[in-house]
Amino acid sequence: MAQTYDFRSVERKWQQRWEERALYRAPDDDGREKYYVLEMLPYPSGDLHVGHAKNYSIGDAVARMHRMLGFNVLHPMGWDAFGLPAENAAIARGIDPNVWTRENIANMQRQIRLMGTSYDWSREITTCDPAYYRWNQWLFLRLYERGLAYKREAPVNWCPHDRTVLANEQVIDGACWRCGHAVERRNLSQWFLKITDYADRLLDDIDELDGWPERTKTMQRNWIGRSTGAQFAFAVEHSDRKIGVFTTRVDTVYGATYLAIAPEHPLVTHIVTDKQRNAVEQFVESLRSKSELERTSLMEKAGVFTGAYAVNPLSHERVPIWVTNYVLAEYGTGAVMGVPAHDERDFDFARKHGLPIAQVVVEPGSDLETPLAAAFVTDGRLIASGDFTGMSSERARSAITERLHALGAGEATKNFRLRDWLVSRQRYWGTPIPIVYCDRDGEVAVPDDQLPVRLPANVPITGEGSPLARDADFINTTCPKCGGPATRESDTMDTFFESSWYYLRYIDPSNEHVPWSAEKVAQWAPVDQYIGGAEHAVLHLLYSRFFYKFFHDQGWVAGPNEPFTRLFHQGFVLYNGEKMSKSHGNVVGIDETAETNGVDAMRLFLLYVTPPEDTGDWTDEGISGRVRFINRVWRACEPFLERAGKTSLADLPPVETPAEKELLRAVHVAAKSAMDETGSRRFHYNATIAKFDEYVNALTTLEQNAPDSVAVAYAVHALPVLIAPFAPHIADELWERMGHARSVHLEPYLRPDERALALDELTLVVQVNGKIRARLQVAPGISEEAALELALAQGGVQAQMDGKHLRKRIFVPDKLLNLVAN
RNA sequence: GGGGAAAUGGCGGAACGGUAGACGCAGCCGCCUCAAAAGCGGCCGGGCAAAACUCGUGUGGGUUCAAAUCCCACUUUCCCCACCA
Repeated sequence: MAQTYDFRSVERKWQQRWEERALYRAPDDDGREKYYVLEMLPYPSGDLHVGHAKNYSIGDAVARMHRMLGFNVLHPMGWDAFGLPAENAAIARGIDPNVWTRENIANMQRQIRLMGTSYDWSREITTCDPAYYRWNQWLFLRLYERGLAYKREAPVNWCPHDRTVLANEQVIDGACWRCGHAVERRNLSQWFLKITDYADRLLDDIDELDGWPERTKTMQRNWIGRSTGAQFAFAVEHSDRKIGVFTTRVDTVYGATYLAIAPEHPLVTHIVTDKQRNAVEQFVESLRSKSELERTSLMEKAGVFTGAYAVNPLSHERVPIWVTNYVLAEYGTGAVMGVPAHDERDFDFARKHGLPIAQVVVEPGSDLETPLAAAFVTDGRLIASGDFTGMSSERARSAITERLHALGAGEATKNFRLRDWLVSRQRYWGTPIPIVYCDRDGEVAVPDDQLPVRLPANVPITGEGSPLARDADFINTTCPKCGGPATRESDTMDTFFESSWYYLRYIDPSNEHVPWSAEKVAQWAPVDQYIGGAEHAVLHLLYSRFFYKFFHDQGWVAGPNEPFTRLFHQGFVLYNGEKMSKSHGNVVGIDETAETNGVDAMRLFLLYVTPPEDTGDWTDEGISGRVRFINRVWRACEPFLERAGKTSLADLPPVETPAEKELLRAVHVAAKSAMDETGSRRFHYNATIAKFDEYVNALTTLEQNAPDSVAVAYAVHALPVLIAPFAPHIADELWERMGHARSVHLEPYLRPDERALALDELTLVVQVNGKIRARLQVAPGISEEAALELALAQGGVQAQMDGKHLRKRIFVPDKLLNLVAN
């Protein structure tokens, strides 16, 4: 009587054993080729559910495959431990954020171990450890020294609910990415990182990211948003002031009939006439409190005439200056020339306010002015444009730009949608920004030997104002330069700062002298395969690329200047078609699943239910299919273990019957699938696992008909090797019971053997005019002539060929014969 | 408004120019059992009692000896950006 498989005790046993033996340590100096596979580090929110488990199941399968293929695999794990939820727990329940975070980490670490994942825990990092955030501060100071970290007052995104500012990337549809509240605009003095200095390189280098999903690259391109054009100035009439404008359509400059400036434009108060002052001030005031969302997508175009006029530097025409709600202060120069004939927005605005519409570009070939029902926005031929009349738009753009340059009025330039990264946060649970303010010396960097600036404990967190600003012991300090009294910066860093470089710290996690040693990084970086959610396309993934390019410029990393060679976005997991959420009480947790189904079955199901990049639906019926599979594997192997262990996997066993050959073929088809899905980086292990189903079905069948066959023993022996990356516990248990002393995870993966994949007999499809009329069972390598002879003997083929003349034959060896006849 | 991805049985999906629907889930029939569960065997796109035949991969065209697969247009869904001049 076969024993039933007790997944609970087996899974527990192997998790302990692997850890005792440090089976997944990645040694630094090693002759093998390196492979760095990384899953995005989790925020320790409390409990893991099967959605997290999907991410780790993919990464772990990839890591285990590569280990068995002979690579030295670096597969680390850590904790993105600073952030607002810890602080909100403190506000709501009076728990110390540090205690809350540490408890969550302990629990989630237990759960990740419970999954039997192959992480090298000796490299674990926790970003809220002073030993980690010290290097955050150190890196901030290096950015500061090079002018890439700076403080300035600017209109910023303010979330009234989370009571902090947000980076542009963290505002989604005008709302806070974390809590969903509408974001307000405030003028505040804040720390920024000058990511815009890297805008060109961040954009251009996307072309070389062959291993990244197209949509992610497109999102980054859109987000960076480079536009090339010209910047030039209109002189303000009766004044020595000038208003700069940026345009991508300088060919339409003769069609400018007004100037539109942003309400925050610094010249507004200077140029407005006394008569218009009241109206303009009211208009500006009405917009000041509006959120970005209200000011842009939701509002109609509006504006007020300033009373002032500007002079077009080329046509010398006099045009009115309007303050409008549709020009952004933060982009370009904060002012645009209004060309209603050739810009949809300007057309709208001109219609509404009765401004003239002057067409200066016409359809090429027609050369006739057409009455405009809408803006004519495509390129064409210039009319009424002085010396430039008759030129194509394209030629005019360079000619006009040259003229503006010659006149000293302007030049070719480019603008980016990307803004500098706002990294200050008015919150407690983050890395303190290592700057002090001194009455005598101003802004002073904390010297390296005084790092880390420690985050004080026991700070009251009420949700009102910046907690650190109220902590006198923390705030009051002495100036590192003059020794006089000084105050510390009370803001902390955006948590995306620490996650922009953590992948390098895993390489050298306990270095106390530098964030990482250049030699070790040269050995391991960049990350070969990165796995994580698509929601970070313009957040973490953009910031990390910026940091890595900076590190590269400093000579701290060598080789490619991109941190992640290949990127894979896993899909979500739904439960019965619905999004899992705590409030709906429909979260499928890892603990319950491990207890009721086992983690091997859970991992197999997560990989099997859909291709990994797609959204998968967790159902109780679905997981039971994989539980059945695990049990089938056990029952198919258990009675044959002793014999199986004595067979050799180094070569194919001698077999005779078609059923035996079929089983060997099923073994090697599965091996080939696992190899192909790994090598192609498609990771469609759903297809591989389906091949395991066929493998075990074929094995079970042969066991019933010919239990003594050497093919049975061979197939049983090979099974744990092949499923090890996907169901690691049962694999090692079977392997051990076969008499092997060493873990199956140290074995080489079984390479598919062409001889086993070859068929003795195959189906050759016979088509007449592209329609299937017969299927022939033939030996491989059958000649075209022999196939034709057999085909013409088929009744179905004869019926179709009757009375027709064979005009052409298409023969695909071992696949099909198509007879074209009429 | 601009851009990206996708559409295959009751469901998830397989097939990456050459046998559509592998594999699994659900369902139906049978075996085993006193019975149930588990397990095992069979059926499972539509039309037909069945075979033959025929229709069939969102819709319409095209390329090809041959299209789920390549191209064009449309429809729908999802995602991203969105007054960026």
